[in-house]
Order: sequence, then C-alpha cells, then structure tokens
Amino acid sequence: MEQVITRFPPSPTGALHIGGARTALFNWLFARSLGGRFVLRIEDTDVERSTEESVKAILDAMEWLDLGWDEGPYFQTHRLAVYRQYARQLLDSGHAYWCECSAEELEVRRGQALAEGRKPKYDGSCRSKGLGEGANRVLRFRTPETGTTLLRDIVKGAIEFDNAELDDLVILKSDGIPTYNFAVVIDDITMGITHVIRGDDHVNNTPRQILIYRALGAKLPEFGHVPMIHGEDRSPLSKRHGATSVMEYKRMGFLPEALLNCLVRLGWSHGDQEIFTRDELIEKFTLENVGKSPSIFTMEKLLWLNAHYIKEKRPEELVELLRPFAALRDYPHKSDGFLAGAIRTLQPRTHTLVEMADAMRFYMVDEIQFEPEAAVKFLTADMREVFGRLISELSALETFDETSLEPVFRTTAEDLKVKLGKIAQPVRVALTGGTKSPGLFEIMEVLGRETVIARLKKGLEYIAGN
RNA sequence: GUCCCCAUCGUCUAGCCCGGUCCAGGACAUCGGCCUUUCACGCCGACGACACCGGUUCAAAUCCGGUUGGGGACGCCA
Repeated sequence: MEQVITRFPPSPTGALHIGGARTALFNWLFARSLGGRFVLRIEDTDVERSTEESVKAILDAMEWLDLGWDEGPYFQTHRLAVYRQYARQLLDSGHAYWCECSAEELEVRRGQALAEGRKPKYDGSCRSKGLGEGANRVLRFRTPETGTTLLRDIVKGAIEFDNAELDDLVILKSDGIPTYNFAVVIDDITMGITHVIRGDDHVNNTPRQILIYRALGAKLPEFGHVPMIHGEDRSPLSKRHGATSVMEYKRMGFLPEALLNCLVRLGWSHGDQEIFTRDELIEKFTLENVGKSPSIFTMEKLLWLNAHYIKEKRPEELVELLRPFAALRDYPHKSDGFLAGAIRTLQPRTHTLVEMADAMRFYMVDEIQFEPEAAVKFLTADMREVFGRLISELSALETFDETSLEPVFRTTAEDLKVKLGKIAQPVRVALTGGTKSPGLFEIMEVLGRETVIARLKKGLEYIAGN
C-alpha cells in the first residue's frame, strides 16, 4: 500500500490558533497512525499579510505542542517557478486563459450581482478573447460550464456540485503569484499528498480543486473535511472569544498534553474515553470517528484536563515547567529539591501552572503576610499556650517529617483538651498566612523546622500585639 | 440572494451506517452527600438532551420528506 502523506498548511498571517492546531493534530495523528509522513507547508502567497513573525510564532507553537513534521517547512513563495510551469501546462492544454478584467471592475460587478440577488460569479467575459500574457492580466481556469463534480469526503460523505455554480477562478494573479486554490493543488500533487484533512470551510473550494487535478491529469487525494470549532456564541472562533492562540494557553499555564487532549476530543471520539496518551491517540485515531457537526470550544474541560495532567506529572518535571512562571513573581531562589517538595503538595489542588505559581507563594517568600480576616479570627489569645507548647515540642523532635509531626499535634490537642481542628487552622494561618492550604504536616515537612518555628513565633508576636 | 454542510443533556460526546437490547450511556460544569485539620483530590448521588412536523414500520434518536435553526462558501484572502 502506498505511504500516507498528510500536510498542515498554515498561512503566516497570525499566530497558530485553536482551530489550526486541531487541524494540524488530526493530520499529524493520521499520518503517525498509519506510519506515514507529515509535511509542514507555509502558504505565504498573500504577500501583503504574511510575516516572518507569524512564521516563527506558528513554528514555536507546533514545537510546543510537539507536533513534529517530517518534511518542510516549505514556503510557497519559494516555489513560484513550479506553479508557473503547471500554469503553462493548463494554458497550453486550453484549460486556462488570460483575463484583462481589472480588480476594480470585478468588484463593481460583484457588488451589483449581490445587490440584485444573483450569485456573484465571474461572467467569463475574457473566456474567448484569446488574450496573451500581459501587464495587469491574470490567468483564469476554464471551468466546465455543465456537468457535476463529485467529492467523496471521508467525513462528510458524497457531495455533488453543479459545475455551473462554479466560476472561472483566477489561478495566477497579475503579479504572477498563484492563488490559494491553484497553489494548494500543485503543492499537494508535487508533494505527493495522499490525504487532505482540513476545515470544512474548504468544502466549497474542493470541487474547483478537483477540476484542476483533472485538467492536469493528476490523481486525486482523499479528502476529509472536519467541522469547524466555534466560540460560545456559535460563530467561528475568533479574537473576540478571548484566547484563541495556542501560545496564549501556554502563557496561561496549560500543559501541551492537556490542550492536545482537549482539542482531539473536539469532533473526534473513541467511545467513552476522555483521557488519551499520545501513543493511545496514535493507535486509536481514525477519520471515521470524526463527527460532522461543529463544536464549541470552552475552557471548562481544558481546565479539568490540565488539572489531571498536572496531577500526573512528576514534581521534578513541574519544577522545570514552573520556572518561567515563578520568575515572573518576586520569589527568592530555592533549591530544586525544595521546589519539588512544595509542588508535590500543590499538585492535587491546582488547575494551571499560573495557579500553582501563585499558590506556592507562602513556600517561597521569607516574610508571609497574614490575611487580615484570617489572622483576626484564628490568631487569638487562647492560642498562646498552644503555640508555645508546639514550639517546644517541635524543637525537641528528632525527625521533622509528616509522620513524626502528626502525633505531636494529636497529643498536644489531647493534653490541652481541644480538638485537633481547633489548633490546625491557627497554625495554618501562622504558616501560610491564609486558611486554605495543603495538609498541615506536609507543609511543615517542606518548610522545615526552622521556618516553621520562626513562623509560629511570628504568630505569637501577632497575638501579643493585639 | 445562490450553492454547500450540520442538528442527542448548558458544553464535549456515545448510540445513528446495519430500526427493537435506549422511558438514550459517558465526561466537564452545576448542586447534594461521604472522606477530612482547611482548601482541594477522591468516591457516591442528583439535575439534565434525541430541534419541530409528517411519512415508512408491529417498532424510529436511528430510515425518508419537509420545516425551523445554526454554520460555511460565493476575492487578483487563505
């Protein structure tokens, strides 16, 4: 069987967004699952809007998501000679002709047609003029005026188009640069693409592209049009829906595996399974299980998935991942071992790396701030005795860890005839500044005896000062 | 306007192709409970959907037609 080759062809007019990332993911998964190749191609024929920065941003995002490509990145602007050669072939075989209608003129005609409720298609006025190449002329494809073109789509099924609905599309602009519909076909042919997996906003382009394949006598690839991703208002995801760029999710503290897992489940499913490892996805992904209807992207499940992956990570890995987020805060330097210990206690209770970086504040700073309300409520005079007793017990403790700490608190509580819960909250406030935190004993083990005692004394000072 | 696509809980979806096992299953979110030194995690439970109308059939979420709703395309953008 012939080797599968898929491609992801972003146009570098902005960052890699959620929708594009999912398309890339599907192509990547499809190729990987079948032992095929995955090609990255930059569609930069829109010279006006394409930028270097966008190229870099897209590559960075692909890298962050770890969607590696086997070929490319190819740039369409580097392949102009190839397109011209095929355009020539089309011209020579009578499948294309030069057109002298100006862009302005066409704009007017289009406006009129729309206003009159007609389909705004090119009227074919230069079709039989037999024009040659010249300044300000574009090359148009001669679309058959009758008949139908059938698209057998892997996800949508068979779709038939009336050729009469199509018009003579421009394939070479007046500056000699190919248009999208032409360049894609030539690239997909010459790069040996076997499966074109893309957003279903392209289904209407497909019959035009199929016609070009035919005119060139080229073999058709398989097509799979996946539904688009929408925002909560059911319109296609765009800037006004908030974060749409992949890298924004990185900045918000999401893990790539969580984003990927979230994206793959938008439109695709494998029974009731929600969590997939990369290998599982490669093993289980099929185009047949891609749905036909558009889906809405929300952060709810992403947050849950991210929390899940954070819980699963080794604390040591999280130390690395957290570094850039910690650097954004005024934290003093701490050893990796200390960091790993702190992180381990935070893992079950944070959804994002940003949350975690914030939550670890009390581990990091030398002087913690008491939340006023918490201090007033828990750092009360009756805690004097408790704290005093704790400080001396703790100082005398041989080993200072979770298991040795617990009995100290239990016996102290018993001796002083109070419930453990009664002394836990005040200690928590003294240690962390607030009323919510990881388990008391795990915190203490991470913080270490010295810091714990120092903070208990600070608590005592606060009590004395009131 | 013309053409194309889509339609199951608030959201992501299973089931639909090959009608009965579905008074529709899972997950997220929400609410309640358990666990518990707080907050979480975890566990248990609740809420909650086949867009509508008609047809075919002994039987329809599943097949057919229409309606409505949503989306896409109609560029010398991609």
